[in-house]
Amino acid sequence: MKEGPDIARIAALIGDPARANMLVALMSGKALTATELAAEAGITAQTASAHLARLLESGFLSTRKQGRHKYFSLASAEVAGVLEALMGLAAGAGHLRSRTGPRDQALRRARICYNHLAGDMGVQMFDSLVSNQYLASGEGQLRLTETGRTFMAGLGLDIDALAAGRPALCRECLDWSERRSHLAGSLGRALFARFVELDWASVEKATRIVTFTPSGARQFQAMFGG
Amino acid sequence: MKEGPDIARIAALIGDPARANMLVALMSGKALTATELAAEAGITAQTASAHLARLLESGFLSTRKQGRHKYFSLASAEVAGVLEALMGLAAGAGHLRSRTGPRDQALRRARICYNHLAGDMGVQMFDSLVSNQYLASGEGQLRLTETGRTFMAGLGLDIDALAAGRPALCRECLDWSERRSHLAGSLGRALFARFVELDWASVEKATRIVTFTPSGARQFQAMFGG
DNA sequence: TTCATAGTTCGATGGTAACCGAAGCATGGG
DNA sequence: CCCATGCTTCGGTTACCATCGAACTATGAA
Repeated sequence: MKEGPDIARIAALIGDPARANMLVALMSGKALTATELAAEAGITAQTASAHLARLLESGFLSTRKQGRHKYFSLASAEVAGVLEALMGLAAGAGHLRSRTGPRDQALRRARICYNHLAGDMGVQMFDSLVSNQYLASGEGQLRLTETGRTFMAGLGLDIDALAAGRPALCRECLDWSERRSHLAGSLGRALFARFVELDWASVEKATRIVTFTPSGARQFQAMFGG
Repeated sequence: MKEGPDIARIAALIGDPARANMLVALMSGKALTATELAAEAGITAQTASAHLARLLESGFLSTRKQGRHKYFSLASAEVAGVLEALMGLAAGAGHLRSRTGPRDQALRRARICYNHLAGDMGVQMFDSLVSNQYLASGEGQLRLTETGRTFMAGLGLDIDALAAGRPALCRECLDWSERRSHLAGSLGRALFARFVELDWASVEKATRIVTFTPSGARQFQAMFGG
């Protein structure tokens, strides 16, 4: 018999180990890219792509495209609720899977994302810029305000030169460890480049981890802290 | 990749159309036999047996053996909750499956089960016998009390002759439409035979439906009603 | 432009599990 | 005892679907 209640379709979707791994990984609330999810599930990118397409079509996931990345996250609290309920059942009659815990503390704190600052400190900087009204987000678009322009000039950045380039000046970028936005775009890149230039921070090659010097961290906190 | 979170095992179990049909059928709270569940899922008895074994082993179902029947029901409210949650999701993005509705009103009201009375009226009679203390259930065993013996004698039944037979005198039998007990055993058979003898009721051949005559229904209500 | 990376599409392959026929137990009724 | 019925076990077949290699598109960086 082929036909069955819709519940079967839904459950079968969760029932595949690869897809289940992806969904569990997304339970943290973070948005993950297709490649990350593929790694999480231990499958190749092609296979992951097929799975993700099915999960999307069935309304389990929502996406947000960002540059060449495609961020996936759970579509609704209801989906998360079902997964939670299933985990409850699984816990009842079997060993619970931990799968929590930070993978790498340093990575979460500060890292390079393409070419701009991400992680804890990236988010902090972004929030600070917004709350000081240096950045304004209107109609989904991020914009540098007049006072923001002055602030950036004070840091030694030539905004006019930056704005001339093709890529957007300001862009929000979703942070996988914080699941919140940080600043991308040519401005984000220029800002981080300036930090390196000022010797506030340096990036460990091949690890994406950003290390701040003591004095650099101090000045960063003074500028973007609390 | 073979390994996956336990959630995958659980979900895959629900994800098979045949099993999902069985589980949905059990969502009504009724206990169903293996054969009934096979029919519900549209598969043969052998296949159903395999499915039910897996559901049992995983703690989804509980069973109750009764004569040559094996009644299955959902093991816990938690299982029902998960199914409910899944149905909620399915309803969100698809057409809801009705699958409710009484199959046959007359069958639910009164029918023959082996050779005794079942359905609404069977349950009603059983409850009445118990609340009048004609029947007493001690340590899972059903017993006819002294006053019960007198009552049955008044109806023209020879209890001693019945008790001599091999099958138990009194037995509870689970009712599929009501999911509650009614009276089986040789006493149950004799009682129903007496009803027929008194011309209170007759059984429609090949349908198992029991039809009460107007006066029969009246006297039945007087004896076991309220 | 050229190169690298993220993601997708296509086609072929393989392993798993649902399924049924046949036969084997167990129970109930005569 | 025998027969009928409910359920289970076993073996073989089939169909689906997850998986990957290879090739393609799109975006970003130099």
